[in-house]
Amino acid sequence: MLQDKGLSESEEAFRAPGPGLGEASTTNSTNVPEPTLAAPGLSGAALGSPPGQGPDVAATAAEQTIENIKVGLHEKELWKKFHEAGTEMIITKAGRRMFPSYKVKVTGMNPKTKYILLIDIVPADDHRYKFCDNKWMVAGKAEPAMPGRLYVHPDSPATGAHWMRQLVSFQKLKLTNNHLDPFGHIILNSMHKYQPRLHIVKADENNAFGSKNTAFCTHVFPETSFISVTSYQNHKITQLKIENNPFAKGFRGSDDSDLRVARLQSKEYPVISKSIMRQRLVSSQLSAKPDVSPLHSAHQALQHYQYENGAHMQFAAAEPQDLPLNTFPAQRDSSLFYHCLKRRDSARHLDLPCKRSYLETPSSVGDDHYFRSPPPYDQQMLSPSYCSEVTPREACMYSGSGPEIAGVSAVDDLPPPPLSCNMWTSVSPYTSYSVQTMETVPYQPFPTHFTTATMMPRLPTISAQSAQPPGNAHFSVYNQLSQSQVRERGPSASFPRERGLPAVCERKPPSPHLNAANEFLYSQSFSLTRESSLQYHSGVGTVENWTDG
DNA sequence: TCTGCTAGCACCTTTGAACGGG
DNA sequence: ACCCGTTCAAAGGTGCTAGCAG
Repeated sequence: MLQDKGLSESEEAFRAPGPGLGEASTTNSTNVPEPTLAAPGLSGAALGSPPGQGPDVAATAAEQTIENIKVGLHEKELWKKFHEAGTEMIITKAGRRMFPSYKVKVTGMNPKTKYILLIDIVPADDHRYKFCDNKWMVAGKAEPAMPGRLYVHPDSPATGAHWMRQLVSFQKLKLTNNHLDPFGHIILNSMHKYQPRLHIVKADENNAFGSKNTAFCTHVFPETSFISVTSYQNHKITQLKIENNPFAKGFRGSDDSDLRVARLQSKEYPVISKSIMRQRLVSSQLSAKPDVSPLHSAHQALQHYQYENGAHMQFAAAEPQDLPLNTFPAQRDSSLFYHCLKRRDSARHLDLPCKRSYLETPSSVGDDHYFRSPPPYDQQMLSPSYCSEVTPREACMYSGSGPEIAGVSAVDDLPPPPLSCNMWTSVSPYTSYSVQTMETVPYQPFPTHFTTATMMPRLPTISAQSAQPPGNAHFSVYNQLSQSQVRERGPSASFPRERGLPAVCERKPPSPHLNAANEFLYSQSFSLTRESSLQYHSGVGTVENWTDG
């Protein structure tokens, strides 16, 4: 399971943590009772609770671990550098890795309990951006969110000891702008701002996914937010990428002599390239002009909230004031946004009140139910080293597809959404919409053979009522394929419904844990969809409906 | 004309198989 | 036969650039 090379490297980095290596946050839900997971639309039965298993029994085990889990972002300083410049991530049709890559150090897990770690990337706001006058500015309203996809760490499920033993790297996560991406990459819109989120899901045998006691927590590092682009806009970002990404080493230095000189000077590389010089020339000309243009870059003011009784909430709240994207990070603490939930009785969250819109005034900060307590940077893990991924396993993707794709397929006779196995709804935390009560969604576990594409209701683009009947929704899991694998298998692998079940989906039957995870994620597709709206703009209401058993 | 996107490119790192020595 | 270290080629990641499309 572990790759020796990467393992040794990562272990080296963490066996003797340096002074900058700290826990992410001290203000998470530790020492507080876990709130019940808001999973509107899902009854306990729908969640697959084993009959006869009382929630309190398993809840005890869950509380031993989930609430104590702490996550530290690796290379936080590097992330901070990018964030202060306004992080951009290239997205391509074929998929592009993130850099800096998302790596975390996890502590506080139960060593024997199994967990699934996964990432999703949600819109940070509802704006489209443009890079103008050397700054990111709002250019209009966001395009409809892409089909939501999850990147499940290839080691999942694994024991807490495994996760805590080393860095958990999501280095192989790829971003694409291809709406019909067959590789399982996370689909994003260009020129939009996104926020990655880490979810830790308990996968213990005795507390299977789908049960009412399924526990999970969500970690959001605001410095990992970024704007997706098809080509870099900000030369500072280009420079940072070239400086820090080993794969971009070829762009360090203007020529061989520079490189040689730099090496002779014991520098690993010269930091200024020809392109950088060229860009700097342009930007200097731009910056020479007084910056009088109004900056309408609405940014996501992620704020840390904690439920007054100890239960926590984390969500984003928009602050619509004009701030340039590349300045807001420095104004905010790099807090770990911690969100730890445990589903016990999701049915009671069906009528969660939506108190406050995400886009409303930041006065929500002052809500009596919450307080801000962002931890300082130095409490969080910092590590300048660049570590390779420690696990060789291929990634699993939980993907989602919007109904518009189905519509296209039906109308235009185009192939159905390729490999949209395991659809789950796009998470659009920014959108302000009222929480519509979705009827209880019967869970349909996917069979051991993989199912074909699934049309999940896509919110908030469509309303819950307009969503397809939940009975049509079922999940499947497929493992992320290399492009060569897909190429080898030909287009048939990409379009399962019309041309048969894709080989990719048959490639690796899901383990019971993944089945369980699938159940869980299916439920999460609803809970996240709506919960996201709750968390991100009306989290207050969610908490009020939580109970502690 | 402008902006965003794509394909191809050169350059580089990573990876894993092959090989040889102890 | 096994282990370990080295070598090397293939695969893959990177930003750059020209050209295309709307």
